[in-house]
Amino acid sequence: MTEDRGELPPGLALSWGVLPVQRRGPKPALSIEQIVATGIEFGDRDGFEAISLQRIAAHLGVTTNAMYRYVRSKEELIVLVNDKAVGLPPELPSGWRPAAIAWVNAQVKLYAERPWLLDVPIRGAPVTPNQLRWVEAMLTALSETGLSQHDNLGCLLLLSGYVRNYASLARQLGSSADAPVQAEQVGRFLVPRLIEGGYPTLTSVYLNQEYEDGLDDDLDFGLARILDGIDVLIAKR
Amino acid sequence: MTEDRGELPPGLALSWGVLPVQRRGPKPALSIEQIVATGIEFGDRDGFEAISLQRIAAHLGVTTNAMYRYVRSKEELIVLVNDKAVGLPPELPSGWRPAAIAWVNAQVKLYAERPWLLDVPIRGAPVTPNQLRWVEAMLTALSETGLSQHDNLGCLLLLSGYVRNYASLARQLGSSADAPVQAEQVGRFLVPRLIEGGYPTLTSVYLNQEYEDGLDDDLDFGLARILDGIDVLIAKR
DNA sequence: CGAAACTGTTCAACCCATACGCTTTTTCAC
DNA sequence: GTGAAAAAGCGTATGGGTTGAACAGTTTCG
Repeated sequence: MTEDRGELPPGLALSWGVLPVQRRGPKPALSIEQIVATGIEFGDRDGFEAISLQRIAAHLGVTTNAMYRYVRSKEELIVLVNDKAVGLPPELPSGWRPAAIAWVNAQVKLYAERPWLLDVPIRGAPVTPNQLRWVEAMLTALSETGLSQHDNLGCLLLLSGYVRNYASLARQLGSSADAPVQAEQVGRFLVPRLIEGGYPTLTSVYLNQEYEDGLDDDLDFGLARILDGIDVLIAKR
Repeated sequence: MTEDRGELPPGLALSWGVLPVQRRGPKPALSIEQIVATGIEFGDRDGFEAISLQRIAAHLGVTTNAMYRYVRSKEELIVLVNDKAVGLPPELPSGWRPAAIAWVNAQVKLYAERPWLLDVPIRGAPVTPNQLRWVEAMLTALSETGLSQHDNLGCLLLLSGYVRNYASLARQLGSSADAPVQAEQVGRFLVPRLIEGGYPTLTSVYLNQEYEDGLDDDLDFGLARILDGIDVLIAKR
C-alpha cells in the first residue's frame, strides 16, 4: 500500500500527491500545499534566492528543521514550487504550426511573469504533473505531423530549449529598468578587448548594436527557423 | 588607470585579466589562476558541488574568507572557473554546415568530459573570453551564409540552446551506471498516473520506451532540423 | 619614519542539513 | 477498556557552507 518512493528522484512522488501514509503521532501543523504556496509567494516577490527553508518556516511559525518533515531537501521543495508555479498550459489552436507558436508564446509570457523560474536548475527530463501537461499539449499538437514519436520528441526538445534560452536572454537585456545602462557599460568594457583580442565578428556585432533591437523579432525568427526545419522533415517523409 | 569595475557583472573584469592594481601592502599569497585551477580540479574530480570556497581555501592553506580578497563572491568564482573549463573551440571545417556540426559535436564532447559544466547556472549572454571564442568561431562560420548579423545571432542562439539541452538530457539518461535502473523506476511510478491523469500521448511514449534508444540519433536529428531551417531561410533571401 | 593601503584572520549572520530528544497520538496487547 | 509501546511531530544542538564587518599585521610610498 505504501508506495516505495525510496529510489525516486526528489519531488516526483510528492508532486503527484503521493504523501507518505501517516499512521500515528501528532497531526502535522503544516501542509505541503501551504509550504509550496509560500515558496511561490516569496519567489514572486523577491526572486529565486528568497525561496529558503528558513524564511518559509519563519513565515509559517515553525523552526527551519520542521520543514524536513515535509520535504526531503531544498531541492525537493524547489521541484514542487517549480511545478506549481509553471501551472497549466493554455488551450492550443488547431494545426501544429499555430499550436507551436502559441505554446512558445505562452512559455515566454510565463517566464516574463515569473522570471525566477529561469533560475530553477534543470535536473533532467520533466516528470512533474504540470510540466508534463505542457509536454503532452505540444506532443499531441505535433502528432498530426505524421512524424514518428521519436521525431516529435526531438522537435519538442528543440522548442523547449529555444524558449528557455530566449527567455533567459530577454530577461537579461530587456526587463529591468537599469538593464540598458548595464548593457552599455558591459559594451564599453568589452569592445576594446574584442578588438585587441581578435574577435572581429563579435566586434562588429557590438558596434552595430545588434543585440539591442527588437527581441520580439528574435523570438519569431528562431521559431520560424525551427518550424521551417520541421516542415522540411515532414515534406521529406 | 584603474578600471571602474563597480557596475560590471561578476567575473567579467577578472576573466579578462583586469585585476585591481595593487600598490602597497603585502604580496598576495595566492593567485586567481591558482584558485580557478583548484576549482576546476575539484569540479572534475567530485562534481559541481565540490567547488566550494571553503574547500579551495583549505587546499591552498588559507582561511575561507581570504578568498574574498580575490573574488567578490562565489558567483564570480564560478564564472571564472566556467570560462577556464570551457577552454578554446576547435578549428572548424569550412562550409557553414560542416562547421556547425563540428561546433555542436565539440560542445557535446566538452559536456561529456566535464558534466558539471551543465550545473553552472546561466546568468545571461556570454561575456567571458573563452565563451566568446566559441561564439566568435560559430559566428564567423555563419557569416558565409549571407544572412544578416541579426539572423546569424538568432541561429547561434538556436544552436547553443539546443546543445545544452541535449547534453543535459544525455547526461541524465546515459552516463551513470544506475541511470537505466532509475529511469525504469520512474517509468513504473509514472505510467499508471499518466494513464489515469489524461496524458494519452505521453503514455504511449513511455510504453513504447521511446526515451531509451539512440541518443546519438537525437542529436543529429535536432541539429538537422535547425540546419534545414536555416537553409530554408538562406534560400528565401 | 610615518601613514596609507593591502594582506589575512577572527567574529558574526544566514542558509541547508543531520542527529538526538521530548511530546503527542495511535495502535495493540492484556 | 486501559496502559504501554511504536511512530510521527516539533524543537534544540551541531556542523558545513557562503558572506560580510571589524581587526591586526605588513609592505611600500612620500
